Amino acid sequence: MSSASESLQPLSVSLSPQERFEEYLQTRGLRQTSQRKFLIDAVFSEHDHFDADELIDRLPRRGQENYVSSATVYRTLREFVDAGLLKSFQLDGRTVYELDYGYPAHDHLYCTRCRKLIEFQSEPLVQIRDEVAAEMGFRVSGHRMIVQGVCKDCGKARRKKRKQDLV
Amino acid sequence: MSSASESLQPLSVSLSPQERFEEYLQTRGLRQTSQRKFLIDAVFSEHDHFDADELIDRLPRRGQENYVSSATVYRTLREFVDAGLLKSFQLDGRTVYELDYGYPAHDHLYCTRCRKLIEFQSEPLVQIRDEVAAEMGFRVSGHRMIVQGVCKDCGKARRKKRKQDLV
DNA sequence: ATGACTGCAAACACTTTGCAGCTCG
DNA sequence: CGAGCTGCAAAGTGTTTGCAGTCAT
Repeated sequence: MSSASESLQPLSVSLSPQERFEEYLQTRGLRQTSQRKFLIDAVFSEHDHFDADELIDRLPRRGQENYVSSATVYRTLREFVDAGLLKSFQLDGRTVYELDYGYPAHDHLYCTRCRKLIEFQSEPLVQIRDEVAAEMGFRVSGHRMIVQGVCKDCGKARRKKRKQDLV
Repeated sequence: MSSASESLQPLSVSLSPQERFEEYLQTRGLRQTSQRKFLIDAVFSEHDHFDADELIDRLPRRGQENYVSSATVYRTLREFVDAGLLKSFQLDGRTVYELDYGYPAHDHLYCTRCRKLIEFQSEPLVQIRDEVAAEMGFRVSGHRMIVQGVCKDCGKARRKKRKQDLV
C-alpha cells in the first residue's frame, strides 16, 4: 500500500524559516538585509511551486516600496536552496522551487493539460530506489521523480467535453 | 526483486530507425533530405546520452562534407522526438537526448561526481507509480526518474583517495 | 571601516525563428 | 513548379556576472 495523500502535512520544526536562515547567514559571516528578509517572507507565505519569474511577478515593481531586483531574486533563491530552505528542480526548461524546510520529502504528478504539480509520498518508491541503487553499487543522495499524465479534474473536464461534442 | 542491470538489451523491432522515420515523414507529407538521413545515422551510431552541443561537436564542421547547421540539428532532434525515435529530458539546464525506438523504457542513476548517467529498469517502480496515480485519479502517460548520488567507480576512487590522505 | 550586498546593464548559454534561396517530389 | 527544407544571422529565453555605489556589522 502506498501512502499517497492529497495534501502533505508540514513537519514540526523548532526554528522558523527566518530563524533558520539567520543561523545559516551567521555561521558563514553573511549579512541580514532587508531584501533577504522580505524575500523569505514572500516565499514562505505561498506554499506552492513557483519559478523565479512567477515570484518576481508578485513582488513590488521597480520604484515601489520593497522592490528587489531580479538579479537579487535569482541570487537569493540559490542561497535559500543552499540553506536547505527550498528545493529546486527543472521543469520545461525553467527552474522550479518549492518549500523544503519543514516539509516532507515527496514526488510529483505533473498534469500536462493544466500544468499543475500534485505532490505525493510513497515509502515503497524510496525502498525500491534504494534496492536498485544498492545492487549497482550506487550511493544515493536523493532523487527526483515526475509522473506525467492528466489529473483528475482535467480528466473529468475532458470526458464532459466529449459528451457535449456528441450532442 | 528489482530487475536492475548494467546494460539494457535492445528490443527487436521490425523497422530500422531509418525506415521508421521515413514512414513518419511520408505520413505527414514531409521530405527526406540528406541532412535528415545523415543525422539519423549519426544519432543511432552512438548508443549514449547526448545533448545538441555534444552532437554538433562530433559532426562535420562548416565547410566540410555533410555539414549540418545547428539550427537544423535542433529542428531535427525535435522531429526525432516527435517521431518516437528519441526521448528527451532536462538535466542541469540543458536538453539531453537518448534512444527511444527499439530501446526499453528505463530510468537513470546520475553520478554527481563524474556526471555519468547509468540506466536501470525496475518493474516494481512502475507498479508503484501506477498504484499511486490510480489512488489519486491521475491518468499516467509516462514518468521520469533520476536518482542522484555517487556511482560505484567514483565511490571506489574516493575511498582510495581517502586512504592515501591518511598516509 | 571594510567586506558583503544590491541594482543595473551587459554577458551568457542554449534554443528558436524570420527570411531568402535551394531542393525534393 | 510549389511546398518544404536549409543555413545564416538575429532574436529569444532564463539566468548569471562585473562593476560601482551602498549598507550591515
